Amino acid sequence: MIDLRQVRQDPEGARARLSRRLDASVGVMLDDILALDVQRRRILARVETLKAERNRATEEVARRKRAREPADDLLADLRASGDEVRALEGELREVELALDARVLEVPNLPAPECPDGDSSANAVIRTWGTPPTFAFAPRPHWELGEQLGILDLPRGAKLSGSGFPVFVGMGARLVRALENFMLDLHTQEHGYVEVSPPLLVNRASAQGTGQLPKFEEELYRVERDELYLLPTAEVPLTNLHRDEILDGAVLPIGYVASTPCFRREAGAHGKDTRGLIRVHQFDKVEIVRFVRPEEGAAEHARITSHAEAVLQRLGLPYRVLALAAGDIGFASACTLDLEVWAAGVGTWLEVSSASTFTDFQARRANIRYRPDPGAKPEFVHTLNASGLAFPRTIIALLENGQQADGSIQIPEALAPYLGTDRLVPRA
RNA sequence: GGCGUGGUGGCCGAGUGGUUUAAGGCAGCGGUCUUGAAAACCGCCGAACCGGCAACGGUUCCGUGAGUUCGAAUCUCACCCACGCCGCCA
Repeated sequence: MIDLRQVRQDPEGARARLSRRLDASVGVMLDDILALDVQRRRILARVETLKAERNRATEEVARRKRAREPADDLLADLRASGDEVRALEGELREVELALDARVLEVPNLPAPECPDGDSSANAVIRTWGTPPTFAFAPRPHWELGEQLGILDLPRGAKLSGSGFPVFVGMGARLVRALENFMLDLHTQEHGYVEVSPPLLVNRASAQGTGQLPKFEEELYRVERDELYLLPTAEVPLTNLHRDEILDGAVLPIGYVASTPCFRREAGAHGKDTRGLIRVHQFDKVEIVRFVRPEEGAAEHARITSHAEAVLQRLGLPYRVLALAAGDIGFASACTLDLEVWAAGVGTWLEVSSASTFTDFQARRANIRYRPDPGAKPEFVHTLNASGLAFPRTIIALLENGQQADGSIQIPEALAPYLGTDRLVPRA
């Protein structure tokens, strides 16, 4: 969440920075917050003064009791002031609840390096590799997948509904191969610690990373037990250190997890949802970093390079987009998207989003560190990136690797994991 | 699911209504001593919020939330979590 003190100190500065998100509602939020904050401090000052008086009188009562002197006159006064304190505390609680709820709705401040504008201002800052050319018309993955007998969308729909793909045979093995390949890369070469986290998380966790309260609609919810299915492993990985004070010497910390992700994708049906492009359940390898604030910018470049390494090893052409301030996610201060080229659908598909959240998630989840032994705790900076999301990686592998005979050439780096360098159509 | 026991600072742990501004220890920081280090000894040493330029002052916090009381770590209720036993179960 945003820093309330910073907002109070420089409301117009915060307003200007948030206005870059091009979201008209944040102005109203700030007005409400400033008003509630004034109200809160006014009540708080009165409560605390009353309590200070009461504490002094109470000590006097204790002294007299010990000395076996009468204290009835003081007790009568205290009874009255107790009622007043209780009433004021009730008022205070209401104001604080309203204030907290409002603060949780405010998105992060875009970073200076984040370009201005809406999504049309997203800028390609580099590209890697060359989209392959074909002597024939390249086909989309849903056709290839069916012909190869590795992807069964109709049966997925029968089991669960549209957007729940079934991978079969070498398709299922491809999922397993990608998981092992990516986990090995991040743990062995990038220094991440592998984690196998819970797939259901409580409300506090979903709030800590910023999924709640604003995006309740996007989450699958297990109402009976007040738990939510993960939309991304970012949630458990970041919340591992919720309400902790880390020793500064252990930073930076990096975690990697491969998990299923569940997204309701409310209202997203129709365009761009064909085949595996947008689904309700998919597997993803996620990397998360906890870093010192002064390392934030360098760490953003680092985590992005870790995600890029996956695409480079797979030989998949991609481009890096700097998202504009009007297009970055709720908790993000700056985001770089990696888009892989998919020859069959003839478009660039987002396979990773590398974000720095500055201290926004750390505030929400109360994740701090001690810069030096004995020093005051400060909020860490958190970052994450997909490394990578499987369905669109599979799309690119199938569509870019397709041959005239309908077989698929598998990249050298992945072949040992898959047990073959070629997928062939069913007879 | 049932019954029982417990939850205290970065960590361990004492504390059952009023000198608790939470004992003591460990870790950490500073110092004495030492060529240096260790040991020993001495001192400091939790977090959040409010006011203040600051020095400083004030309030709150003993799993969470309500309640009793002039006053709650301490008493009552509910909930959460951990552990143990029983039941059920992959």
